[in-house]
Amino acid sequence: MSDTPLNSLGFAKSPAETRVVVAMSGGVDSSVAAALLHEQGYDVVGITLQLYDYGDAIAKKGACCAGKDIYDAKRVAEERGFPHYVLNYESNFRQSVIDDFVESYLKGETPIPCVKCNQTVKFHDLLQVARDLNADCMVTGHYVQRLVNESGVSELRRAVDSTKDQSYFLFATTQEQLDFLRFPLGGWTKDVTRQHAERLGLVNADKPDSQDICFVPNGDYASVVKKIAPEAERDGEIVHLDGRVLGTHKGIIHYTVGQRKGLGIGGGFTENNDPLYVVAVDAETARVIVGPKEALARDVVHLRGCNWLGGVGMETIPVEVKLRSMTRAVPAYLTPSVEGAATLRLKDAQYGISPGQAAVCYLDDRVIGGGWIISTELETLPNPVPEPELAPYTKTQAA
RNA sequence: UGGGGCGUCGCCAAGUGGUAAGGCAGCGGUUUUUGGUACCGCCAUUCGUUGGUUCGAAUCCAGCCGCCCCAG
Repeated sequence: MSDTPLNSLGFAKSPAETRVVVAMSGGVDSSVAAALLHEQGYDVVGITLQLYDYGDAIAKKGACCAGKDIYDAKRVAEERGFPHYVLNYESNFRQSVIDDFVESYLKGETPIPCVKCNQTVKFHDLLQVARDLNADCMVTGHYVQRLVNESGVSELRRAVDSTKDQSYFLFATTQEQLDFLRFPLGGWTKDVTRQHAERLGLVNADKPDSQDICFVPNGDYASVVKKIAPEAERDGEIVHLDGRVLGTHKGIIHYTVGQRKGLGIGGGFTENNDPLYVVAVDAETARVIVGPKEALARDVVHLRGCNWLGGVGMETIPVEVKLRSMTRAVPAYLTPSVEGAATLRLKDAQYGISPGQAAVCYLDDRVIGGGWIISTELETLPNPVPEPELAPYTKTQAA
């Protein structure tokens, strides 16, 4: 071990000798990360990626990387006095994120472009740029923690602020990428970040948090899909699980498993006029299958494209799993398989698990990886027949 | 065109003399770096229509219109 104490980013040298590439989206979070490290004396280089044509999205508020955001990032760097570059990654983004997004919807799935973007453009392409610039590490404004354990292995952990935790979106991060990454905001709550932004006088200190898909204007993702794949207009039947055709829809890309709104089906189709939910989307026949909420219950989830961090082997282990970004993790048994596949058996059935989404596994606060949901099943009966009333001691000891 | 039944918000539906429940759908909002979920709010001065009875009618009566069922 070196005599030189580690600096705040974990390097045994002074901040001034530590080059840090900060991925700046133009939002408050990454801006604070960059400005703060620069304030601490690090050799900060800010980089913002131009990811798509801003023609359509230019007026969009609160977006992740719109034209205004590039400008904001540049302003922050100029005012704080560190270098900043804008790189055109439109074609990478188009290939790695948008095309995949469209393809996924055409297959009847529900994609998560943010994960793909982290997985490919940000933590692959941009990270390589950082290495080429001889950076010691790359920093992002994600609310997630990276800790180095006793064995010297970097672990990905949930953010301290559970309401801002973004670890779900980073499950595909590889160990190698994680070794090179730093997330200075992971230990903070959002208001701490805002306070720093105020103190540092950042132009975007009051900017609203980003939401929605960055390359989709006005939340209308369907028109983006249709623009690229006109065949997505194909309409089809809305069919109840019991076989009745209840209506027609204007394209399967508008629906995701678990969805209730947007079916436009009125009352009179069910016993108590209970709402109907999308139970399945069949891309082949362009059918949307609907049923009551109970029909959404699933307790087995099949994954592929898994990425494991932290020594997940082939044996079944108990984990907690997030099947959606904003829901709490639920207990499950994880059984990894060959070729990046895995199966999750949930302790309690969950509702509205959609193919195309991610299942992210945790051991306490540590992200041990996850995979893409390809299918689900219900093994346990949703309403098990209650056991007959027996006297407490009638059960004999099994031999 | 003999008998019977029905017609209340886009849909389902309560209300049978006292001044229009509820659900579904829809819309708006909250939440949210995916989609969705959930939660909150809004959503019939009017009950097929015309006239009558009544202090008062969606509720009673009559005509008309429409739909359904049985018979033919």
